[in-house]
Amino acid sequence: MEKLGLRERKKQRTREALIDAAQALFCVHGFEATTIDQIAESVEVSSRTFFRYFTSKEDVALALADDQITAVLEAFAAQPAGLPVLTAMRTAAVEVVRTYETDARFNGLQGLISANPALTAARIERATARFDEVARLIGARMGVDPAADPRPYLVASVALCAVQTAVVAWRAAGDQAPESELTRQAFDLLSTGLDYPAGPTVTRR
Amino acid sequence: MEKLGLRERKKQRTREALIDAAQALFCVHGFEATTIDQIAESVEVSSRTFFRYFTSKEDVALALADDQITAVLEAFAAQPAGLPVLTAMRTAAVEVVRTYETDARFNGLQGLISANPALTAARIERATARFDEVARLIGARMGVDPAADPRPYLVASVALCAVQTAVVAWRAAGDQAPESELTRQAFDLLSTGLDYPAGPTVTRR
DNA sequence: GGAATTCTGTCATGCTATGACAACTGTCGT
DNA sequence: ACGACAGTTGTCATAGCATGACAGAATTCC
Repeated sequence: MEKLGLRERKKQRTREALIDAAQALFCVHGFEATTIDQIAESVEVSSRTFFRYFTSKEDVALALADDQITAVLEAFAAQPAGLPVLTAMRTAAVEVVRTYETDARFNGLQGLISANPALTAARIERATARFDEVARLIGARMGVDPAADPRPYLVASVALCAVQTAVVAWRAAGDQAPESELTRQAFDLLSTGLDYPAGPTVTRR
Repeated sequence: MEKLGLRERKKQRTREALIDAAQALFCVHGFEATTIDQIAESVEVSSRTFFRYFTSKEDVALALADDQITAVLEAFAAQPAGLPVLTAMRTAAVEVVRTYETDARFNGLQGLISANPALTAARIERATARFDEVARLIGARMGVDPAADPRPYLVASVALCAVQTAVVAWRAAGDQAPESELTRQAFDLLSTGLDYPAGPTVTRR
């Protein structure tokens, strides 16, 4: 099983404690106004130790968001082969969002990121860092080489970047539908095409 | 005409000099390795003055990129009404890229941004900050209200993805195809749909 | 030319982030 | 148990980014 030593367990606990403390402080005082010292102090470690667990202040805020991206990619890889890529990606994304959307901590995080340009940028950066990985998965489904054909990359960026933006925009528009539903709608729009109004009649097979 | 006073002209020159010096230093030493002090010193102003012209180190690096975004939006607004939005956006983007792509300074900048995740994220963030503006233009073309309908935002973010993908593909491919051509291709892929392979047959009118 | 406005440099300060080194704590073999 | 070893932490030092305050210099306007 999981025969983690005392040392390893302690590290896990410190890490979790730092994340929790950071999120709590961020929610109360905001991201910018919260200092590393405050986070470290509230867990009773030195601020130097903080940087041994997280490379930056953004890092601790986005720790959970990273897990979510990983979950989506795993779900995507697990989709049956032969499915259209956007359909597979949509199913994966909706699946993951649905498991997270009742989590209070996740929702707080979501608001935090949306409210903070620095965090938004950092999340984009992290998603972008995974594009190669995503493009590989997508390329495999499409049967093309991502290094030679830009389409997998395009699909990846559209899926990761646009949907995120679309959901945020939807939120702002005041729609109260659950996020998983918004995600599904955004993907559907991508699949059916975007060239309004009166794009040329297109038939795909 | 432009009866700019001495003061105003001096400011313009200082600003330009800072941008030029920054770009030169960035290209030689890289973005991270270049300090504000070095930039300020090479223009012979105090580092404090630097921050009176630019809010951050990213800011000076992306000053030209901002102009480019503005140019695309102007070109988009100038497109004949009734054109499909993606077609209009594609034409605007291709137009602007074509005018810039022979500019050495622009190419250096492009490489700089592509090579730096932090800069890439910052540029996306700046583009995102303009989404309200873009959505208004797109919404007008689509005949919908961006405040109520998320589709203009979705189109805006997807268009950004296309440009981004074109840049990446262009950098990755060396100099095989001109960037304006890759931009055109990326937009065409969006128009014809992305759901590979074998998406459901869709007919739009 | 002189008053008012605007810009600049200097000084001071706070926060993020990293390197170096010593002290401490858990791990493992005996 | 004991002690050598590896991994973790705290302290100290340092560099860079970014901002506020204020005095002095430059420009503008009359």
